[in-house]
Amino acid sequence: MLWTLAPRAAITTPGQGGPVSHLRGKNMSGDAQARYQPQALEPKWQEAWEKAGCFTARRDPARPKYYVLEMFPYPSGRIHMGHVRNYTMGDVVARYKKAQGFSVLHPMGWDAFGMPAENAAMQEGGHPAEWTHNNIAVMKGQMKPLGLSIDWSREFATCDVEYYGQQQALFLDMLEEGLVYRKNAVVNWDPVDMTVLANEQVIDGKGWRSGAEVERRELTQWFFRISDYSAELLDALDGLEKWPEKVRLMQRNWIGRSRGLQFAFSTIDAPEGFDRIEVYTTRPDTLMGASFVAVSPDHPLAKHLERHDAEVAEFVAECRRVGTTEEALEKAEKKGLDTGIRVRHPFDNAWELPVYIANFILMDYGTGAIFGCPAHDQRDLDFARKYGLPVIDTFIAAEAGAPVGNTAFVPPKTEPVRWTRAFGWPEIATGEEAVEAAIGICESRGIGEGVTKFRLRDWGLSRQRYWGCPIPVVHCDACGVVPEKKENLPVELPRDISFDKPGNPLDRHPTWRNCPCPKCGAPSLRETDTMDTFVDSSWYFARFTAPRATTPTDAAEAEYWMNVDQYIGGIEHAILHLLYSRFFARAMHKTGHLPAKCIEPFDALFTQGMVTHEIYMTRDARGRPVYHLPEEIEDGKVKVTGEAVRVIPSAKMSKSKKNVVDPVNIIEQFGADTARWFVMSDSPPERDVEWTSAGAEATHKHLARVWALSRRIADMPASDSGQGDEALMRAMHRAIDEVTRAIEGFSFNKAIAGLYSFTNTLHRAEDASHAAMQAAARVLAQMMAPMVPHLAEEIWAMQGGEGLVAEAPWPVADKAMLVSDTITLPIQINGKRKAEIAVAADAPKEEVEKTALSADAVIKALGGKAPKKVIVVPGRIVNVVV
RNA sequence: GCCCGAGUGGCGGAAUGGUAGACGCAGGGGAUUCAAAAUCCCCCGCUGGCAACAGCGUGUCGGUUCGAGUCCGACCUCGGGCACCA
Repeated sequence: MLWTLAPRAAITTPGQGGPVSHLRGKNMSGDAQARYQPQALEPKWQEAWEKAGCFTARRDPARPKYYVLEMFPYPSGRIHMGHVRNYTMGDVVARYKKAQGFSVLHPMGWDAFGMPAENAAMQEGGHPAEWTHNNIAVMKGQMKPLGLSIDWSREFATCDVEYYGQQQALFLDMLEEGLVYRKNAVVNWDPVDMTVLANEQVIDGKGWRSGAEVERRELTQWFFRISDYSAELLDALDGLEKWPEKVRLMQRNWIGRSRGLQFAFSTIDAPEGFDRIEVYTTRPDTLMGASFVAVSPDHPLAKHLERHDAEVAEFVAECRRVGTTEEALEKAEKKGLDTGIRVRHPFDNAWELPVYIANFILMDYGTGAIFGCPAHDQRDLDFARKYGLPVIDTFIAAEAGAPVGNTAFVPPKTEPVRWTRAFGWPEIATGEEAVEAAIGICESRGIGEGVTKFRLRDWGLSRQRYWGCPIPVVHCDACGVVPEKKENLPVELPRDISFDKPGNPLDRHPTWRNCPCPKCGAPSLRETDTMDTFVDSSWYFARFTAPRATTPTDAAEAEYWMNVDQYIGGIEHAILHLLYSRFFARAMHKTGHLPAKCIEPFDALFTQGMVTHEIYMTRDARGRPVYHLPEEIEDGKVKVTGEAVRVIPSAKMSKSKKNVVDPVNIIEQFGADTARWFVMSDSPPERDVEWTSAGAEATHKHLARVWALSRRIADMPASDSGQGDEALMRAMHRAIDEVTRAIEGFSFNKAIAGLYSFTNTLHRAEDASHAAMQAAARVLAQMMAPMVPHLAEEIWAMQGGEGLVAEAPWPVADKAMLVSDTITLPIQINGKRKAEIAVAADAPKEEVEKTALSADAVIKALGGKAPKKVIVVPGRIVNVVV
């Protein structure tokens, strides 16, 4: 009856480590053998792994490779629970794949350029480099105790000159291949600080520091020709089968392929050079419902009129105050200004339409000009009602269609409708059919042509900031824009700068800017723009395969390690980071830096949820909210003042709301394994997980229980009773099957549920022999190892496991142990469960039906009548319809 | 505004179109203890009922189906993204 012995009885057995103090609950000074002490055992095993070199990635032609990567962190200062969750997920995959026999690459680095370092330098003095390096040191120190299976020998930061120098080499190669060019683009300009602002630095149309009204201003900027790859990036999404469908859909919509008609209206009373206005429309079928033409405030016509007409100048200036984000434009009140210019309808010379400048027309999309058909576009309808323009129906609902009132009639393009103003297709046709017909008819009449356009714009990479990778070009009076010579790379950021004035310190650096022209040698000026930090993160995954190479990549290393087999990160990167990386991989292939197989660099993608926490709020004397850290709260009150707090439901952890839990505190209190287990256990990984102190404590208790169970098993006397062995082994194989499948399916919460169940089974195992218990405990250690590697090592060692569990192969379930002879089937009557029957697993349908019909509840429900229908789903259910 | 998700007990969640609530937390009861902590055992969707049991129940409304948390349509709420936050 060993299994019923309380752990206390087992561990107080003479010779087994002596009695535990029962008087002091959390006393850590007791015998090292007697209780679970993560603070002692975690560093011990981390040292053992390090000594054994377990996690150093090695090219091993004899083994398949596996590259697992978590999106690298921005060195903000401290790690948070989101990091813990992200890196634990990657670690589970890495350790599991290693156990499966793969040669694993699991690197870590730092996305180290970016605005916060400059902001810190401005606010607190110091240098962005110093701030960044300090943060990296602190965060690395916080990550190390987590026991992640990372190959730290490959670590780098994107602000290392060894990294960004190679990025400059890539840039030059891309420039040579025609993948980079310059053009004008609008930025947010703060007229007081005389500086360019990021979108997040613009609050309600004003600069975040100066408070000045932000203006849109045009600057000449560098662009990557990502739009050349629109079609390919779109079509290749179909091949990314191991990506979440939602991410592929978001990218598809972002790239936005559309089929439409491009044609020109001829103008009346327009300034010279504007005798035609080119428009693009995806609804040429509604051309007979056109009632106005609208151009963007950034359209050449608007710019021309602006110079000659005060009213236009004022309107355009107003439009430019709206900001640069699409969101701001879409949310702004739709406004237009009649230019007085008229155009002729292409089908009817006598039909004239007014030309407006409208704030909702984007210059970046299509031609920057549209025609409006109010009957079939809500925004056009609102516009038409506002400015008294005609509303002309071109089609109505096929059945009982009525003319448009205040709601535009916009059915799906696949729905058949009744055409009242068709020009060459049947009266009943779908939008799709009508669009294709309209394009064909217009082409044959010489009015424009059918074109495919994309929403995706070229990627502007210029940033007017210091803390980024310098763009390696030189501006020469004689030669123009000249690329720096490769042998002059890296173009290193100067250290002697200051942030005492707003703007980019590189612009006013006394010596750095001056350099000889790489072509003619004449005194010239360096480009002072640096690169968007998305550039840094668009190829770091490739650099990890050869982080010290003197070229951007190493062919042999890239050939072996690429692609990333599993990429893990936040859903917030679903579009930009992932799309830019996909483009960069293609560009790196074109410039000879990656093999062809790498153009889709991430084989599988997993997007994990956030870690959330309740927010605790009180109000100050003036009624302003005051937030409190979780550790300041006890029983719904602020510990110090006793004031009751308002508990706001779970939200993403953020410093300003103070709903943060510092992983360092959790590790100190409970150990890394508790933090790791908890973030993996409670929620499915793609969903948000709420951190609760109760959950963390419960996790710690559970791990201590497992430890004590292992201790008890290790101390069991050998016995020859083995009556319970078969049942235990069956449970063990079921657990192996369940846990393995859960990990394969990224359902770590279910893997942990399986581990709980198996632990309970092991705990209650009756009549099992010592040998079987030990075998089961060893398998438990193996299965726990990806989540709680330190505790797993300890159990493995206790149970006489050979070597390190980190090096042990993954257990394999014996299929024969998974099947049972009889199964229980639920019986439904009219779809509601009413009874259960036990049948042989391989019983034929007829026999199952017979057994089901003889069940008491069924006989009662039938009341002597024959069932209307009996549905037997073998192995699942029986439904009797009465 | 546009694009993409998510909504299941007091809580986190589980469920190839087939027994809704696995596993865990919190809570309740009991054992052990001088007592507490810790540990162990049992109960635990809601309503009615002493009980057997019955009815209801997966954001809302409607539909498909022998059978819907799951599929379809409309809506509500919350979250992510919207090109210079990373």
